[in-house]
Amino acid sequence: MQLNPQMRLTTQRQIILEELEKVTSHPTANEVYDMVRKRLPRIGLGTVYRNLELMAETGIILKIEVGGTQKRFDATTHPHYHIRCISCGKVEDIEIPVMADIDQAAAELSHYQVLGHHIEFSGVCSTCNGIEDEEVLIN
Amino acid sequence: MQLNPQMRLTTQRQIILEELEKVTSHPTANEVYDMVRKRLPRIGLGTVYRNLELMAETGIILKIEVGGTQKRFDATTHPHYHIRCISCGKVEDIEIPVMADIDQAAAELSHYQVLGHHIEFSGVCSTCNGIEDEEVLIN
DNA sequence: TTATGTGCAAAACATTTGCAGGAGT
DNA sequence: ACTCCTGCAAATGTTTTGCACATAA
Repeated sequence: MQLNPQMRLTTQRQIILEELEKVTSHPTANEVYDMVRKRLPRIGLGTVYRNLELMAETGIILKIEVGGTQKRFDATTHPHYHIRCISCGKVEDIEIPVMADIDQAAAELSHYQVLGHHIEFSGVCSTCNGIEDEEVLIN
Repeated sequence: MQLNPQMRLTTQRQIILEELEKVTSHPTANEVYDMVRKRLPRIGLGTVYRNLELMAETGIILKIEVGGTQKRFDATTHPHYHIRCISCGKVEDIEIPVMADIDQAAAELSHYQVLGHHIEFSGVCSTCNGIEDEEVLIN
């Protein structure tokens, strides 16, 4: 965990990051809290929030602000897009190639200094979709 | 306001929609509440939330779930993308042509029934940026 | 040793909901 | 009349924060 010089490497931070790296889902702060609490039962929810926020600022992890009420976090920091199931709320990565060039187009069309973009697809996942998509075993 | 047969046309709904159509910003529920309250001082915040949600479901308005803590609403329903200032939080439309074809690509790359997508650019607006972008008058 | 971090609990926001009375159709 | 809708207030859910104590460097 590569941090600012004055940023300390605490047990809490190590474990939060380790747990986040274990999963490919995009857990909410509360889900991270539950994961971490199995190893550090006395950790506070505030600590989890503080550290997720801090790591996101430092760029160690990604903070994903997509549809739904809660923010989600991702240990995969290389640029990629997401797809969200409008039925169950699950968020997954999607392997569409990242369009680096549209940032420049956006800069030309706006008065902004453009820093980046994010694409979120929405749809219904195969689990929520039920039968159709795959050969689900019902009967 | 074209609604379900059993959905009533109330003063509250008319005024909420009128106020939303007046602005090109993308107000939060609370900002809509403030706008509407000037004309209907006794309206409840719950009513504003209920009706914005309802209109978004019906497709009369757009619910925008982008970065930041609050949801935003938009009376412009034709598909378009947004750009958000990471400094002041303002959200504006951006005139990048909508890429209809990437939904199909996403469908092929995932196990989802893809319904659509949204792109959010992030950057720094000219106001927050200060000097550089435009000839701002300082001195 | 000392600035930074933590646990805990309270506070601050954002949104939803129950209910009794009000209003469209 | 008969639903649906509203205002109000309380409840719920998410995130932030103050503070005394703990701990990494």
